[in-house]
Amino acid sequence: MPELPEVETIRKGLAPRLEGARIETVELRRADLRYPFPVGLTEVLSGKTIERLGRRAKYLLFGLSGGQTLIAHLGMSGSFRFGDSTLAEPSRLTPAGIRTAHDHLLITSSGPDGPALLIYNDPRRFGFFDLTREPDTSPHLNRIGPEPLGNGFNTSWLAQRCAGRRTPIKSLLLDQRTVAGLGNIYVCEALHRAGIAPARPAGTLVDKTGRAGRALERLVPAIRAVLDEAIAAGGSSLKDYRNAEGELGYFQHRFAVYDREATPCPHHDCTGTIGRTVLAGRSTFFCPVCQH
DNA sequence: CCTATAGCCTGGACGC
DNA sequence: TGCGTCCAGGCTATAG
Repeated sequence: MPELPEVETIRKGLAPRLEGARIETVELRRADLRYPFPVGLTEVLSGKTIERLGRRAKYLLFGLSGGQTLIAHLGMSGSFRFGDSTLAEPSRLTPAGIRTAHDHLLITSSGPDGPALLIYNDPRRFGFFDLTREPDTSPHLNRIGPEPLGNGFNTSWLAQRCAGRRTPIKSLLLDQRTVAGLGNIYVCEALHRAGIAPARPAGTLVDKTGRAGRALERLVPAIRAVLDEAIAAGGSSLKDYRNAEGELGYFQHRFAVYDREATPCPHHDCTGTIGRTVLAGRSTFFCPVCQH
């Protein structure tokens, strides 16, 4: 689920109850996810206050008292939810209807809004956690490109990335060094909005001097718009993904191309039919008529 | 450096 | 009902 809008939605859902809260207990139910949990994680977290809950790209950043930051990446199937903190030993209980099979990390906290039980669930275990004192220069984040909704992301930066590259523009946008936080869904949607074919070689979007062409100038606002709208909608809910409060996002109802093969192109005045192809090993949805 | 591919995992959808 | 196959929102390592 989690591309930038979903991670931002999760951050917003967690922040009110976690910011200012003190971590009381930490329970690890296995030694690793994609990577081993950081050595000493339980000891480091216990007793710390979560001062700030931030986000960079698709990473959640738990800023802790004492200066360390817990980095969390949700992979493909990770999610956070709040459990029932009134249970004396929540980890041993399996209330009817609550799936616990893949609950890997449980954190109890006490804060201004009372106690909370935060649960990390991840069936595929592609997610991971790390501890750092310098998030920006940590191995996971130090090569990530500009935030798409910030000032550092603009047409000239994108043109610089495209110049001389034969790789499809779609692959370049999925590369987190180009821009932070985009995944398969929002890249497909943004390219459709900008009228750019996903397979188009990135270098053809700039002229011989490396200057952005018209299509590339449409791309930056298209990316910003689709992300803004998705965040406003609470992200996209595929499978049974829910945010921390158990609510469903609804941006999936507004997809123009993603997972809409064989349906009419929704662009006004376009008679195309959405097609599907595979690029960089990923399903790619596009309109063959209005994307060039 | 650039580009493409395999692999990490489980679960759900689908065909037989 | 069961079994096999394919596919899925991400990222990294590796090979050419």
